Amino acid sequence: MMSNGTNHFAASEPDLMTADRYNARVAEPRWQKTWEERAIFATANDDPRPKYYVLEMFPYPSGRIHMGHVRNYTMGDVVARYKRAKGFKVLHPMGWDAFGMPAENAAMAHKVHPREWTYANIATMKAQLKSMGLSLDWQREIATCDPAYYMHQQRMFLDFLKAGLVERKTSKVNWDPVDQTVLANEQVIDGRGWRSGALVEQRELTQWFFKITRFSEDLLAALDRLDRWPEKVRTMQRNWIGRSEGLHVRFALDPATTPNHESELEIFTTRHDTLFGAKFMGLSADHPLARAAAAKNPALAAFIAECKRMGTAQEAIDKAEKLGFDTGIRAIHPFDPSWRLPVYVANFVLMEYGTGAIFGCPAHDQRDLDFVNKYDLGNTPVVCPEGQDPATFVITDEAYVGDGRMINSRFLDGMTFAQAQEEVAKRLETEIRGGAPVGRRETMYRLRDWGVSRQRYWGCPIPVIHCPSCGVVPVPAAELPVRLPDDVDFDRPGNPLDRHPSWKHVACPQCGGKATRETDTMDTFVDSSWYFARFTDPWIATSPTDRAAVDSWLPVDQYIGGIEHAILHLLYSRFFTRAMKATGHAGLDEPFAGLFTQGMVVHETYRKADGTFASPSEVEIKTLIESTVEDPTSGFKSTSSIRVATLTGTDIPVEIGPIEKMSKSKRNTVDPDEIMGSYGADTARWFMLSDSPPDRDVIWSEEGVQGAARFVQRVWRLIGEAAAVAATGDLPRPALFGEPATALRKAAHQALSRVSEDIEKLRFNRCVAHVYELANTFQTSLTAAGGDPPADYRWAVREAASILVRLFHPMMPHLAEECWAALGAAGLVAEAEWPEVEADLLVEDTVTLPVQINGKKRGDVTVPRTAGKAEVEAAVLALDAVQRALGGAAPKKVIVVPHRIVNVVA
RNA sequence: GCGGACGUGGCGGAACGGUAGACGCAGCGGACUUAAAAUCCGCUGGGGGAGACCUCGUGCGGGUUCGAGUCCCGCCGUCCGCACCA
Repeated sequence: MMSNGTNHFAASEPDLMTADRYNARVAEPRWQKTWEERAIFATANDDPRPKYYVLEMFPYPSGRIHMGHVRNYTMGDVVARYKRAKGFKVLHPMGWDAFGMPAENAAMAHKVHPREWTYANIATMKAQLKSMGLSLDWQREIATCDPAYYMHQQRMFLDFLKAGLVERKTSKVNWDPVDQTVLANEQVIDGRGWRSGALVEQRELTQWFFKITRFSEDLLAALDRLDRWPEKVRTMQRNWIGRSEGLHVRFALDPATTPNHESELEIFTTRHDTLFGAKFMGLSADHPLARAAAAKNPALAAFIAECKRMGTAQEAIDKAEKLGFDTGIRAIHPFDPSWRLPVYVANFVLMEYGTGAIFGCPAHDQRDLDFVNKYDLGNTPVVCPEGQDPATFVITDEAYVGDGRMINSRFLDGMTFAQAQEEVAKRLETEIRGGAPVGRRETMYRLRDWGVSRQRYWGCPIPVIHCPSCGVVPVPAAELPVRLPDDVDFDRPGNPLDRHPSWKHVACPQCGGKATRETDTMDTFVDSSWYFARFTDPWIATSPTDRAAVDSWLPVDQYIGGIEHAILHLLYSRFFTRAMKATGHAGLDEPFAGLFTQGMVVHETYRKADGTFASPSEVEIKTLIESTVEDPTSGFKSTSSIRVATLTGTDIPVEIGPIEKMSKSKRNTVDPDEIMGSYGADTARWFMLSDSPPDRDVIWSEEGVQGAARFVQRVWRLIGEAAAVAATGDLPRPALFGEPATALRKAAHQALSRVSEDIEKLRFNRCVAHVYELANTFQTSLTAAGGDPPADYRWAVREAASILVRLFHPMMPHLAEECWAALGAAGLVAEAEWPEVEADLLVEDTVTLPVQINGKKRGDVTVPRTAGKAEVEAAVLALDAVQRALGGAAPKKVIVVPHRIVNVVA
C-alpha cells in the first residue's frame, strides 16, 4: 500500500492501527482533557513549596504557530514538567505579544480590523498550543492588546514620567515622502519605502524616550552577576552598552573661516593618543556648525540633504561609501597653533554619539582611512607595532588598530598607547582656554535612550494630553486606560489615531481648555518588558503587580527564547524591571536569573525548473543508487547513493537546495498542525529535542520525524512487554539481585542520573540519547530473560519501566501517561515524583583504563577500582603492547590519571 | 562596516585537556513474508592486512603539553544581530 500522491505521512492511517500500535491521535486529546479537567497545571500563589518560574518568550499572534514555537515551547515544557516532578510549585504561563505592525498591515491588505485579526489568530494559535500538550497554566493567559493589560502599562508610563525616567526629545525617523508616513527599518529596502518605492528621508520628530542611559553603568556591571546567562549574550550586551573612557577636546577654530565667527569645536575621542596623526575634522550632518555653514553654502546644503537620504539604520550608514564635504572651516591643532585641519561634514559621523564631531586619524581607524583615501588627505602612522621598523612602517589600505609605540608624535614618541593617552589627557586638562580646560575626561556609553514613540494605531496609547497653556499633562489615573478607538480606517497612510475625527480632542485635565491627546503609541517592546511580572498575578485590577506575588515569583528561573532577542528585548526588560523597582512596582533589578537561547528550525529548500520554490509537502524524496562497484576478487559490493526530489506523484524533478531558516518566501516551512495531526505531538516534541544541541539550529527532516515516530511505537511495545513480565502488586524488594536484574538496574539508574543532569543543563539532545540507550538495553535484557524470569528480575523490570516512563515523560507526556496506565501505576505520571538515583548502582568494582604509548592508544587494563598508582603501573607494564614498544628498556615516564587513562612515554 | 557565534563520518551530532565518532538518521547484508510495509539481528570514517593489528583522520597553517576536537596565535568559510520586525 504505497502512498497515494499527497500522502507523505503514510505511517498514521487510522486503519493501519492495531491493538499493539500506539494511537497518538486518540490518546493525546484524551490525556489533554484529563489534565485540563483535573487542572493539574494551574498554579496557586499560596502553595508553600519552593517556587520555580519557567517562561518561554511569548509569541506574536501572527496567524499560526510555526516550528520555531514548537521547539521553544517544548523545551520550556520539559523544564516545567521536570521541576514539577522534583517537587517545585512551577509557574509556567502563556500569553500574547499582541500589538504590532502585522495587524495593521493585514488591516490595510484585507480590510480586517487589527483587533479582529489579532484575536482570531490568538484563538487559532491557542488551539494549536493546546494540541502540543504543554503543561501551561492557561488561567493566567494575558494579551498585551487587552485594555486590562495596557492600562497598567500606561500607569507605569506615568509613574516613570513622574520619577524622571521618561523625557521628550527629538530623534530621527525614516520618512516616506509619498506615503507621508514613518517607516520601520525593515520597511526600508535599498533606501526606498517598501510600498511607495519613494526615496526615504531622515526626518526629525519630537518623541518620547525612556531614560535607559540612566542605568548604563548598572546594566553593564550587573551582567557579571548573571552567571546563568550565556556568555555570548552578556558579551553582546556589554558591547551594545559600549562603555568607553574618552576625552572631550575643544579645538579652536580659525575665526576667519567660520560662518558666524564660531570660535571652537568640541569633539569626543577615545584615541587621543593619535592626535598627532590627525588629518581632518568630521562633523555630523546634523551638527549645528554644519547647519550654520550650510546656510551660506548651497552646495554643502545639498550634500547634507543627500546624507539625510540614508535612512536611520546603523548598518546602512556603516556600509555606505564614506562621503564628505569640505566646509572651508579650519580647526587649529591643540598642540600646534600653526597646524590647520580641514573641517568636513562626513556621512559616517553620528550626532547621537559623543558631540557629533570627531577628529580623523586615518592611520589607526578604518573609516577615517577610507575617507582620506577618497579625498586624498594623506595619513601619518603614529602607533608602530612592536617589532616593526618605524622608518618603514606605512599604512595604505588597512588601518592599524593594535597596540604599539608612539612615533611621529613629538613629545609622545616612544610611549606606549596607554602612556600617550594619559599624557595627552593630562596636558589638555590643565590647559585653560576661555576659562575652561581644553580637555575633559569622560566615560561615555554607546547605549542610547530608548525611543518608545510609534506613529501607529495598534499599540498602547501614550497617556498624556498636550495643552496649549499647560503643556504636557498626564492623563489622570482615574481615567485610565486611554483606550484605542475602534472606528478607524486604514485606507490612507499615516496614523489613524491622528486623523480620527474626535478621539484626540479632549479637555485639559488641568485647566479644562481645549487640548489634544498624544497620538503616538508605545513601541511593542514596552509590552514585552514586563509581561513576566504581570503573570505572577494577572488578575489584580488596581495595580500593575501585586507586590507579594511579583517579589516571590521573580526572578524567572529559566527564560527560554531566540537568540535574536539577545540585546533589545532582554536589555529593555532589565531596564524596565529597574524602573519598576524605582516606582514601587517590583522589588528587584534583574528579571531573568537563567537564560537560554535556542537555535532556529531550518529545512532544505526545493527549487523547480522555473526557479520558483516548492514546499516540502509538494515534494517526494527518493534515495537512488548512483553506482555499484563490485570488487572482482572478494565479490564485495559497495554502493554510493544520491537523494533526488520530484514533485509528488510525478516525474518532474526538483532541485534540492541549501538548508535555510524556515520562511514563507523560500516555501520551506512545515506546518506543525500537519505534523501533529499525522504523527502526534509527542513525535514532534521528541524530534525537536533529539539530535541537535538546543542552542544550535535544528534541521527538520522527514526522515528524522519518521525515526522519532518509530521510537514512539518501539517504546509502546517495550512497555507492553515489560508490563507482561513486571512484578505487580506489592511484591517486596528482593534482598539480593541476580546478574540480569543488576545489569538492568544499573542501566536504569545510570540513565536516570544522566537524564537528570542533562535536563538541569538543558542538554535535551543528550537526554534523548540516554533514553534511547536505556530503551535499547532494556529490550535486549527482556529478550534475553525469556518468558518466565525469577522474581528479582521481575522486580527490576517494574523498576526500570517505571524509571524509563518518568524519564521521557517531560519530553513525550502523552505517551508517558499511556505507558504509566499500562504499567498499572497509580495516578498520573504528570503528577508523579522524579525517581531517586541509587548511587551504589553507578559505581563499578573495577575500572578499565585505556593505555596509551606516547599518546596513542595501544590497549586496556582492567584494575580494581581501589588500585593505587603502583598497582596500575605494574599492570600496564605487563601488557604485551607495552613490552613490545619498550623493547626491554625502562619507560621514561608513566602518567596515571586515576580512573581515566594511563600514558607510557617510551 | 561594527559586534557575536559556529566549523568533527554520507547527514544531525557525542567526547571534565585523557580511548575521536555515544545516540539518532541514511545506507548495506540477513531473518520473517507469496510480496511489500512494519519488526528483529548484524555491518557501516579513509587506506592497508587473511588476521590479531597497522596507518591517516575533528576547516587550513603554526604553537603549548606526556597527551589537543578541546588551550594559545594567525588565516579561511558559514550563520546571526545592529536600536521603528517581533
